[in-house]
Amino acid sequence: MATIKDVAARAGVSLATASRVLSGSSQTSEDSRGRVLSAAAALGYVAHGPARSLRRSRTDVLGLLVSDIRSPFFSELAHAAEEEARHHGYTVLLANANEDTDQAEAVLSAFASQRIDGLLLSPQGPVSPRLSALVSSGLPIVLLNRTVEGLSAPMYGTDNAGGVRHVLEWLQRRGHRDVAYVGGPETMSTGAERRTAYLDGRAAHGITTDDAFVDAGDFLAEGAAEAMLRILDRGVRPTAVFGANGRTTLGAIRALRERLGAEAARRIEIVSFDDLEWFEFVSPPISAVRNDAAAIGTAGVRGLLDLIGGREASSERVATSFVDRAGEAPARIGASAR
Amino acid sequence: MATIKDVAARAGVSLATASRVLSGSSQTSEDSRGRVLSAAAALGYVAHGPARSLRRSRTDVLGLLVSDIRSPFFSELAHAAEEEARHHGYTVLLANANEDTDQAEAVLSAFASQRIDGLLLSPQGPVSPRLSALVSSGLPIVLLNRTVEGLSAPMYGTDNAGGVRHVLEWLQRRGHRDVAYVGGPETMSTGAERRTAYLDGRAAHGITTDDAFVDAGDFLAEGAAEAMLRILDRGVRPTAVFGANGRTTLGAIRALRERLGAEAARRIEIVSFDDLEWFEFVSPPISAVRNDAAAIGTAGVRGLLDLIGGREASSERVATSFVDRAGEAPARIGASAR
DNA sequence: CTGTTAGCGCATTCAG
DNA sequence: CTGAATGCGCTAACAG
Repeated sequence: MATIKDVAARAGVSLATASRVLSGSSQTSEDSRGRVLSAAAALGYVAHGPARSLRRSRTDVLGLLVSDIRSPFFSELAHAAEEEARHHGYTVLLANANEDTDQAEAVLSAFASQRIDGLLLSPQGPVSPRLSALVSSGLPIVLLNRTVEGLSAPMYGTDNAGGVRHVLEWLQRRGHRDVAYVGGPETMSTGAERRTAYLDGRAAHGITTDDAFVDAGDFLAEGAAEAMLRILDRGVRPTAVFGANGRTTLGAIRALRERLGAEAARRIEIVSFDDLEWFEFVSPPISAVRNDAAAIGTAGVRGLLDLIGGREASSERVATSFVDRAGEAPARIGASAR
Repeated sequence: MATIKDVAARAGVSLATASRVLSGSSQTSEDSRGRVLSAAAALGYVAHGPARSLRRSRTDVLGLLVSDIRSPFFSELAHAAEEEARHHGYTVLLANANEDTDQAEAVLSAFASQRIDGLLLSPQGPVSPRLSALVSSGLPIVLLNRTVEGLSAPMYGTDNAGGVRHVLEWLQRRGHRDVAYVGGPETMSTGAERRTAYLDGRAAHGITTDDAFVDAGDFLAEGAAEAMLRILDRGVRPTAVFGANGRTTLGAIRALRERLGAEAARRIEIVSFDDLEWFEFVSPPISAVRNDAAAIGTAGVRGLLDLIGGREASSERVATSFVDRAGEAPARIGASAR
């Protein structure tokens, strides 16, 4: 591959001039500028990132560590983050912790070695040694959708309380009293916040405060199904079920169908935190809180760039919307904007 | 941050010895080895990736460019690829082309600048200038699930013909004659292969060869819905619909419901290439070809590492399986392995 | 087995 | 505005 030296030689200028033109750092004459540019184009010159990073002691790379790239929430978020970063001249190194602490450590090592300029993190659990090393090395960090004890970094995430409020109001409008709540782990801030908002708001919305209707899984389908079964095993019969995230709702539905049969399950209304594309097809259709993953990703990158630039950055809660599908007719095709 | 020089000084050895210990390149005495390692640990030393890359002229980074990270197929694939790469000491730089040629070009530039050691590519369209530059620079490349004219690289992808065969056999078993086929773009090898396999196999499986039953979209929901409507507008009434990928099936269902009503739509059986998690919840449940994205990702990385290591690598078609949900009872929870 | 030395490609001094 | 020289952190010769 051509180096900047080759470009300089072909343009008949010094290495320094070529560098100045190509990185636009300082003024150059129109003449040499043109010569360098055309030489670079002719040679197909592409700057050597590692060399440049070594010299400038910055990489223009952001690390994005998500807890599970296969979740639609994070893939949407990653997509938006990457786009925002690209607009600011940054590359995103996307990595997956796969809900596994060891893997998260390995990824953080790789990030450290790559000398990323900043980190977007969806934390797994407590602060690990590697993470605290990164923090104390002064690496700018923002958190995504989850907080973590002992790490004070701006957090960009869903407005959980607002989302739950949507659900509570909807449940009240629909006249539900016996509502089952299938939550997520208390150890995750997301799980804790949604649960608290729900428990605190129940009474005011005419919903039973009987805790037999409340249980929690692990935010995955299997664990949620088990939680749903535990609720049913207590002998209570909800008229509506609220799943605290997308996979939880999936598991809850499976459990209802298995235990009560498809027929009886169909008479229970489902409402979910996180909107999934297939909710419209289930009968009855599932209403849901729409979680704006893209906005979170974009805001997270902006905040991180602020930090990198030495500016202030403060946490943001991104508003949710609510998709009410109760008694809805199928959407018209082609009626959307495009 | 501590450099290797600091480590060497603290361990009381030369820079070279420290390097040898830390990169394990050559034999060192037990004594100096211990001293270097504990010095490194004490200082929290992390090798400077860019400097190392500059010197070794390799980065241990693989680029993975997918056409849409938000599709479950690719996020699953990416996950598996990353894991496999990590086991071999490589980091994966995951990027998203978002089905957009310009963005793909931008990503390829970033990859070129980073000096990735190899590229896993899910091509968008024809070979772009940037891509051909990378190819001619000798960058090892493998293709994922799609081929592209004028680029001879090993391809790791779905066995489309085998998958379609599963569907044809199922359709025959179910006694369907009037089957609608909603395909994808002919310009994508995936679309072309599935279509050809279907058209060629129809007659032998007792399915109508009336081309009024066949149309194609863009592998996205909206385009597929329009294709489905075109089929219905020709006045034919299928008893089954075959969607050529996940989003296509989604769009086709929407169209059926809109045009025929939920009631009549329910009497049409749906079968899909790509299995989505919600197919079990639709009534009637949707049977589908399961596309092993993880196996493709793993095989792709292995092939790429072979190429990088100077070994041969040859294309592989990963077998599909078929999930028959016709007349299925809901799955039992907790009955799975875990 | 170990130390000295050179140089990967680039941006940035410092003189001119 | 330009060129010559320096060094970022590291590994790979080469000598000892």
